Amino acid sequence: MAAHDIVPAGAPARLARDQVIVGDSIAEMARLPEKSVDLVFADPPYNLQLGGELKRPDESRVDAVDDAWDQFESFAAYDAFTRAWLLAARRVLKPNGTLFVIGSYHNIFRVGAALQDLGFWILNDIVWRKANPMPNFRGRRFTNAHETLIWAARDAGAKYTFNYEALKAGNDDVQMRSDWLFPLCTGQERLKDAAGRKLHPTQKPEALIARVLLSSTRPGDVVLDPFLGSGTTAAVARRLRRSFVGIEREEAYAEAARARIDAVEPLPEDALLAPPSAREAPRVAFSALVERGFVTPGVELTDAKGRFRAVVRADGTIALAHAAADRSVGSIHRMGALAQGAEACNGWTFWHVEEEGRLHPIDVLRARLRSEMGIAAE
Amino acid sequence: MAAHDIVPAGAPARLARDQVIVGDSIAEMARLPEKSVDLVFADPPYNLQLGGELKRPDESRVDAVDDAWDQFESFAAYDAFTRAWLLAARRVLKPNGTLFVIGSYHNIFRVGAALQDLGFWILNDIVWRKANPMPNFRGRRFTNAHETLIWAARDAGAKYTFNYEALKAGNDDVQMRSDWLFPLCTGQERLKDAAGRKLHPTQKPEALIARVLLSSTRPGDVVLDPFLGSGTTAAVARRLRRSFVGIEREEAYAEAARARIDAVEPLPEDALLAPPSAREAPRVAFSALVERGFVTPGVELTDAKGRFRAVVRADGTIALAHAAADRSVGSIHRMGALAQGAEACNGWTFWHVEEEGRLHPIDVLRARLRSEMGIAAE
DNA sequence: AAGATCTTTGAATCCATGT
DNA sequence: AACATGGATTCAAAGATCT
Repeated sequence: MAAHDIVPAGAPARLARDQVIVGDSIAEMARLPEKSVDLVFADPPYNLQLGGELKRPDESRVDAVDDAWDQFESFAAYDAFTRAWLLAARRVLKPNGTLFVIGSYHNIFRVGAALQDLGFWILNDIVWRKANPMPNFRGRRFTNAHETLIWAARDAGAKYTFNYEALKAGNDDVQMRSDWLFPLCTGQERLKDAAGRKLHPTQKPEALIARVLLSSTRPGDVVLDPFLGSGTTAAVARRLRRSFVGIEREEAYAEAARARIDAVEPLPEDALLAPPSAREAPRVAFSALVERGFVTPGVELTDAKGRFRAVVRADGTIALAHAAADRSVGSIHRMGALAQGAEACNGWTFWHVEEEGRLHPIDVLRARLRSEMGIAAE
Repeated sequence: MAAHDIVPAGAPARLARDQVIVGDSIAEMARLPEKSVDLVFADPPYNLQLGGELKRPDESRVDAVDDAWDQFESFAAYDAFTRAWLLAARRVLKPNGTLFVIGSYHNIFRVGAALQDLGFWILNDIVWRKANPMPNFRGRRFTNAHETLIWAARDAGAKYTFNYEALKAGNDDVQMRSDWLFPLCTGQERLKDAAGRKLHPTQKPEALIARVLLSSTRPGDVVLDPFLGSGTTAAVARRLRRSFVGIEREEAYAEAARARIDAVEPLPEDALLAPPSAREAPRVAFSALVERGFVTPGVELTDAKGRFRAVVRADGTIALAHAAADRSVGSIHRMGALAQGAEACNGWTFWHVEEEGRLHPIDVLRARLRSEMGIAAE
């Protein structure tokens, strides 16, 4: 089977995966089933407002983005366009889905404000630092050396996907920051037309899109790109074994994207296994430790310095020592907080048990149970 | 004289330099004379004050702000505040003045959109990359490792100040980019209160403000900070021999800022000399070189590779060799362009003269004349 | 064949002054 | 105010060409 099907603009609504749709983004998104997409990646027109032509100091002419699709009458017209496609994207997003938008100072502030107005919840703004940006030839401004991505959840409070551990593990074991460094899309990666000219004026580097997908989706998730262009998002999605839906207005771009996508070989599945994720490990209740005999009711727990003590009860609650009130019985977390006078406490690391004369956090017991269940690392 | 005067909120309007004004930013800006300020640096609050309750746009208040209508209300109030202070700042700015605003994803998109709506002309967005950002403790997002500054002119087409050569010279001779790396304000630089706690929650590093002032102002220029806080902008302005006007609502901050400013010793003036800028050098006509004997009429000029030749005439024009048409006589620039078939040409660097068997650009002769006039670098 | 040098190019809101 | 003209101005990476 080919990597994609082609759906005419008039097709009935259903979420066919791995398709390139030729048509208007807003109209075509309206045909997709609601709440069907895990991630939207959007690279909308930037609304560059360029004056005359620009020449390099050697008198060569800069090939500017002067395409009609990037021209808008006014900020108001651009805002209306932005709100329309954002609303359409929001409808298609699953409740826990997220959205990335990329832009420059020409448009990103308007996009960001519209996102907030429409109820999206911004999670991060991210800076793509360009390793090899075009210089400022006239020496009149700072080199425009970055673009901005906004990452937003469909709603505040959504339980979105973020592969924290995988990113950290791939980043020398430090958290991935909001500033990313990548070179421009040049050389072999840059698609060319029959005459050898760049096929699309704003093709994005695959490495940038790969980080987006690896950070916020899982294998099998559906990624929608409403401004597919040369097909980078779809090609990367296929390589990373994500499904995609791409919408592109211009037939020539869509055609090139289809060929590009078909040439992609998905990575072996074991290359995409997520590293151990503490967050995704199955929950183990303290009561399960009691039930399974890892902790015996009546055993005394203490904090690391032995200042506070509590007794384990059969139901998995614990009772603070030297406290008479009713509320001195509760979860390991509540009682840890109460003992310290703190608002919150991680009981798993606060409370310790003595074994063979040494103190261990009860988290060690939990790890043993998980190990016995064979679910230590998913 | 002290570095500042204190002007009560009810004082009459006049631009007294080097003052810290206690009062409301918008009201106090309205008292300043219009078109009197070269640069506005603003670090506005990003919290939304509504109904007496202080809301912070971080996810810790998810339950409180999951209603889109509430969000809109909050954003609308923030937008109104933003427009009001931006309009007041715009009135005070000189026509060729510029404005910097710093913010995070919570507010910067709204500020940027408002700037554009009000007619400001964005010159750059700039990323302050934090060398030592606070990690994301819960591992649910990318480390928020940057803040964004927007640099905007009062109007499109304005002739703003940009010390391009100085920035480039201080950056290993490559032009300054839009991504800046600075550590947070910590250690000795961070102001503390009597109890040893940080005086102000968002004190900015002086190095960041210094780059702002060094890039977009000249010594003696007036810098206005409508949200002065702990006084960083004013202190840096004084050190760099710029004048300042600071407005701060809270007396405690203003008091601390005044003490801080008074302790600043301005840098020696020669530490602030701008490097030579070809743009600002006095004009010298080619005819002056002929008149002053630096070039003799009849001498032959060639390009660097000896492909084209021309003869110097007594009136400061040159005549292309092997060209008969009338238009083969003209300025060094026109003839350089004509020789190459180019639209434009800098004749000073294109044409060369032979001296003692070596070719020199005629720009060298111009430098000699300037040197003799004592105006090599103004 | 290997290294040195030249050429090309990239989402760009890119000049100043006198007539 | 429109127009003509002087003359100031670029960094990194990839590919092509030359030594």
